[in-house]
Amino acid sequence: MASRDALAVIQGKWRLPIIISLTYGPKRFGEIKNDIEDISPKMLSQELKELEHNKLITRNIYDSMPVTVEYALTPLGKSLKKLLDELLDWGLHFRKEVMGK
Amino acid sequence: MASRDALAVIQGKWRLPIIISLTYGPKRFGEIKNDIEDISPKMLSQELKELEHNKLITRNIYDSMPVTVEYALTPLGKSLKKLLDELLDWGLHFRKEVMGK
DNA sequence: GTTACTTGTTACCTTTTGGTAACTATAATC
DNA sequence: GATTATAGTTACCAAAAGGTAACAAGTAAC
Repeated sequence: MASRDALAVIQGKWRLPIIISLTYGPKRFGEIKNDIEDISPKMLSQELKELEHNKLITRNIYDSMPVTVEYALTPLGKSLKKLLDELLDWGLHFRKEVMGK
Repeated sequence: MASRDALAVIQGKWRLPIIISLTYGPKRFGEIKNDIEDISPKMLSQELKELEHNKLITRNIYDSMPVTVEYALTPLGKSLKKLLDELLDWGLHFRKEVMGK
């Protein structure tokens, strides 16, 4: 079932926050880390690797001093937008119905 | 973030299969179990409880012999359809791009 | 009274996921 | 030579998720 594949790609505690953070444009490791409070460098590194492996993001190293690394969404990553919108939409609906807003 | 709430509701190994199974109409415990190969009664029972708790499904006991229990999607459960379609859509796209069809 | 059918439950274990804290490498700056 | 800034890594632990196998309750049919 393809929907399970899709779910597998975005599930986990940090993947949505990372992807959403990158929808506003490319960001460096430290910027993502500041953007998402509470994420540890270990988890960020690990999840970025996995997202790169699934071709949702790219990783670019710049030879500045000190070295900076920039992460950006690929077209495939950007193609998640509709799904994320739908997820947000239904999430709001769910909150209203079940959690009482 | 509401999208994370939405994700939390449908994530896990068995929830999508259960919900999808019920989109074709109400089903009994044993029917769902037959529908989804490999699910153990423990997991099915546990996930059905959770889905009921989140008001995605209802549980109805019939006093037939032996007792039968019917599960059905609520309107809230049915409202997941667009999201599930989007998930399937993107899943197919992902498969084509990353897994080589 | 044993078997069968339905809907589960229980105890126990393994695997996966996530968290914490300390550490590494490189190079510029003080 | 200590400090700062970048981007991570490593070892160890805790919690959550999932799996397995056996059992239970109620009643009808044999």
